[in-house]
Order: sequence, then C-alpha cells, then structure tokens
Amino acid sequence: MTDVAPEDASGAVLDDFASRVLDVVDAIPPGHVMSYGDIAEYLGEGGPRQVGRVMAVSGGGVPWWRVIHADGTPPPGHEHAALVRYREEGTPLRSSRPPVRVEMRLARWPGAL
DNA sequence: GTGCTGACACAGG
DNA sequence: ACCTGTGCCAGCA
Repeated sequence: MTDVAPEDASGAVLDDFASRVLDVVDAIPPGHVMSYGDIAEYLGEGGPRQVGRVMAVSGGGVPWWRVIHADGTPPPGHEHAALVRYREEGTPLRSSRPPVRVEMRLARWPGAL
C-alpha cells in the first residue's frame, strides 16, 4: 500500500523533525510567540537554523508569524503580514510599525504544556 | 570531502 | 538601528 508521507500545503514532504516543529508551532496560542531557538530547545534536537529551514520550506501550513527571532523581530519579507496578525491577535508589541518587534518578555510561550 | 549559505543566537563596535 | 565575527546544524554545488 501506498506509504503516505506527511505533506504541507505546498506538497512538500515533511520529515520527522519537520513534523515535530510544525506541530509545536501549531500549538502556539494566539497572542503568543516562540523563537526558533526556543522550539529547537523544546524539541531537544537540531538547532535554531534547522527550525528556520523547516519554516522556510514547509511553514505554509502553520501560524508562521508566531515563530520569530529571539529578540522579537519577525522573519524577513513578511514583516507586514506578521504585523497584521499581531494586531489582530493582540500580541504585545514594542513597536507598532517597522521595524516591528514583539515584546518577547510577555508574548513568549513556554511550550505546549 | 570541502566550502558556502541559511526565515538563528549572542557579543562587540 | 546596523554590520561583523563566531558557534551550531543541515543542505547543496
């Protein structure tokens, strides 16, 4: 029978690690965020760059705007889209216009407890 | 196998 | 606020 590997909206095949990353991102509630390093540390494997690569390749099926840099800056090229989401979800911001920055101290989610 | 690049993190200037 | 260098891990020519 056909082994169906998990795919994202782009049709990209998800590896085991990628699947875990997307699962964690999907578990982040509105108004909260996690940094790339936080996710890697939470999973206990890979590193922030690996998480970033997964998001760049298959982050289309999860709330990617809730995954940002450790200092609260959203991913490059999507600052505007991310800003719209933050305002809609009530995410604590330090600057309401570019350079957009999330107040990590308040918005940081400890993980899917 | 080697070297560069990357949706990173951190320190220094 | 910006750039540079270094460290970590994985992908690619």
